[in-house]
Amino acid sequence: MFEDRQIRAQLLKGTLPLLILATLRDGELHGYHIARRIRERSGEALAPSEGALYPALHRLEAEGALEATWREGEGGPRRRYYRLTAGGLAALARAERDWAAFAGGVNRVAAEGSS
Amino acid sequence: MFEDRQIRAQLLKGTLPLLILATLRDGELHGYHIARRIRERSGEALAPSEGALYPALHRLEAEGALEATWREGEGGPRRRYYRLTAGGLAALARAERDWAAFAGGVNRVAAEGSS
DNA sequence: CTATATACCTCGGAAAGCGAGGTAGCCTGA
DNA sequence: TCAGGCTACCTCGCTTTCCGAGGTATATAG
Repeated sequence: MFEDRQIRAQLLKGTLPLLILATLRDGELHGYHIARRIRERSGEALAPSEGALYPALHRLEAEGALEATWREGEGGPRRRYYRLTAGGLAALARAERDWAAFAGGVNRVAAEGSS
Repeated sequence: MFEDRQIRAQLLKGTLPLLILATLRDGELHGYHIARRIRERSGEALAPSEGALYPALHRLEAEGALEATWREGEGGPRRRYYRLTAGGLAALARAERDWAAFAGGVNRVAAEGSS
C-alpha cells in the first residue's frame, strides 16, 4: 500500500543542516551528542541516522559553517567537537528563515477550508 | 559559500504527496491546475517543478491514492483529471499527521532558548 | 506562420537520507 | 581472560525524489 515509507522517509531531507546549526547555538558539542540532542528536543520525532549525520557535519565544516577540533575523551574514544563560526550563525539565520517560509507554505496548502 | 542551495533545494522532499493530496481534497483537478493551486495557496513559497509533479502524480495513482481520467479539453490540449480515492483520503490523513509531527519536531529543535 | 499559453510527458544528473558494516577505546561481569 | 555492550567515529552502496532540459501537442493571437 501507500505507506509511511514515502512521506516519512524523505521528510528529513534538507532540514538536517538547520537542526545541526540550531543545536550548536548554545555551545560546542560532538557528533554523537548532537544526534542525541536532536532526538531529545524533538521528542523522539526526529532521529537522523549516523549515515546522514556525519556526512552532514563534514559538509557544514567544508562550507565554513562549522569548526571542529579533536579531543581525547575522558573515559571513552576520542571525540570531535563542533562549534558555529560567524558564517555558520548567518547560515543558521538563513536556514530558519527558509524553514519558516517553507513550513508556512505547506501549512497554508494543507490547511482545511482555505480557498 | 554555504548558500541557499543546501536548505532550499531539498526541502520539498517528501511533502509533495501531502501537498497534492491536500489540494485534491475539495474535488478533482488536472495536473497543471494542481501545480498552480500549490503555488497560489502557498503564497508562491512552494513551486514544485513539472519534473517533480508528474512523476509524483503517477506514483500516487499507482499506489491507489488517486484515480484519474482523461478528458478532452475545451479550448486546449487534453487533460488528466485526478481525484482522491478512499485510500487517498486515508493517506492524506496519515501525511498530515506525519507532517505535523515532523514540523513540530523541527520547531522544537530550532526554537531558541529551549532546554 | 510564428509565438505564446496550456497541458502532458520523459530523461539524466545530483543530492541526501538510510542501513549495514567496520574500527576503536573503555567498562563490566562470568 | 575475554565476551558483550556502550560510546564514538567513519564509509560504502542503495534508494528515493527533486530539478532542469527537452520533447509532443492543441488552440489562440498577431
